[in-house]
Amino acid sequence: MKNAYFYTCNSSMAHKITQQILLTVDAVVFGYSQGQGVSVLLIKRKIKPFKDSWALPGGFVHDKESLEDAVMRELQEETGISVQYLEQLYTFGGVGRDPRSRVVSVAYFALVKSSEFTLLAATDAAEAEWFNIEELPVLAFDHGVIINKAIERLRAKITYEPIGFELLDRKFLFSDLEQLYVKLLGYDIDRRNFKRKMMSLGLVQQLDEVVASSTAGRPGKLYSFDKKKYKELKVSGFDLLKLI
Amino acid sequence: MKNAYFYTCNSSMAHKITQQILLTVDAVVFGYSQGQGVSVLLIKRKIKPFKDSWALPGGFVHDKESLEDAVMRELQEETGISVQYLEQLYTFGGVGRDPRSRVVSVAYFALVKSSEFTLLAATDAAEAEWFNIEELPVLAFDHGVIINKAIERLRAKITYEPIGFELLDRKFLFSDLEQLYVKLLGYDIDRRNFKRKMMSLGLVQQLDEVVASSTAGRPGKLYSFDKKKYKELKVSGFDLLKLI
DNA sequence: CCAAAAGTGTTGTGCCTACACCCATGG
DNA sequence: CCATGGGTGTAGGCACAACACTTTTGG
Repeated sequence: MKNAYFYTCNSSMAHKITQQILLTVDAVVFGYSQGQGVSVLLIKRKIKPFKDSWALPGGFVHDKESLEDAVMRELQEETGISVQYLEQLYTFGGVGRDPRSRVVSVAYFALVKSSEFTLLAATDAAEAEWFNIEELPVLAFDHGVIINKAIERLRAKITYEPIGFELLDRKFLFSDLEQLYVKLLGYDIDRRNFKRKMMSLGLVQQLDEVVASSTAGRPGKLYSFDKKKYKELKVSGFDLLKLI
Repeated sequence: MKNAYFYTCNSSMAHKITQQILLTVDAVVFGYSQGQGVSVLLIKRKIKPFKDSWALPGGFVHDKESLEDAVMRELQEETGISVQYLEQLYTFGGVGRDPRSRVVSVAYFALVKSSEFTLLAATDAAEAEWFNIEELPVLAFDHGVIINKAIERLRAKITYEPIGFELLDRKFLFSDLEQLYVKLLGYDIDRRNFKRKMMSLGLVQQLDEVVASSTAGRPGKLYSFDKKKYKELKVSGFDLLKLI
């Protein structure tokens, strides 16, 4: 039982705090590649309960570390990955989440660049693997619920904030960006309208390079995301209007 | 020190969990009245630290109670209020939040009807008080930060979800709704455009009643929020377009 | 009859949607 | 020369913004 670190009172009589709740963090890391589509990074559990099930990377928060630090540490330890984008998603505190004890988990939402994606996919680490969001395995604990919430957030967010760029390489083809949106939204979008709207935001700049045409067809120009411009626009408050 | 409820391992060697983190919930409760504008419910702390400072209602989560239950229990105990609307806001987990120990707090965002607002304001309970969001006192812990985040959420949410109704009486004048928006947004809006847009959503119905004109001027018709219609629309997915 | 608040319509502009053909390369 | 994917412009509809006068009541 936990020590009484201090006393509290709602009534007039003070009483000890003897809370038996453990705190963890979990990360839903999204990655993207042309071939595998939008994917989530999962690890295979090596201990009970749910031994050998797939689960979100995460773990217990240390006493003197912030929640963000805990997420990044666990991601590093369990998957070796470093994320581009990290934000808090939701805190899951249901009583029966963990069969062993009361565990409350602060879930985070993370995005990694395509290069990180392929990097991990190349190694044959059996411990961490990418799963397409349409073909998820059965998950440990309530991690399925957490992922669903994260996917919902991703789908919503991509229509009003330019986070698509966090999932692509630094340089990308416009068709890549379009494909990412199509896969996330689940319906086709008009190529010309999409490009016009995206360019009108002023966040995407066309480079002078042309991709070496690997496949058939006309080689595409390369584009990059103008992060500096994005920060300028964010402070002056920018309307994304209706992005899709 | 907390018992080791179970073992964990990231590395191959299992080790005990000896986490010393306490978990609390805090509630940012918004209320509204014509006279006092948009306000937050605060309580005066009776114990150290921050004795006699104003703080958010909240407290420690019990071992076998969900986070939502904890919030509602604490609100009932500390303020006697019952909320119309409750959603999770954010989890604050900075290391130095509480001078005594590591305390992580899950903050909630709540709205109460105008009637509850006036009810509490009428009693002379010195423990809980409404404060206009423009005139907040110095707050205990990081509660100022929490309130700022909640205000941000409220301002954003009111433009894309019909939560304004949760703050008004069951029957209200259109001018009340308009005033609420004006006070929250901080700028004037066109009365005619506002009414047209709001009515076009089909969520507000005009009643056959007219308010007894207490002040000078033409008496207004009463309106009410059609909650049934709202639920219908929510499932079929409704565009709010640009509400303001 | 005057002050105060409620109620109501129209017009212009600009964004969004829908839509189809040519271009550059590899094989 | 053909298959494949990249690149581009325009016309119509509709939602949004801008705008001011009339009506009803109390004093």
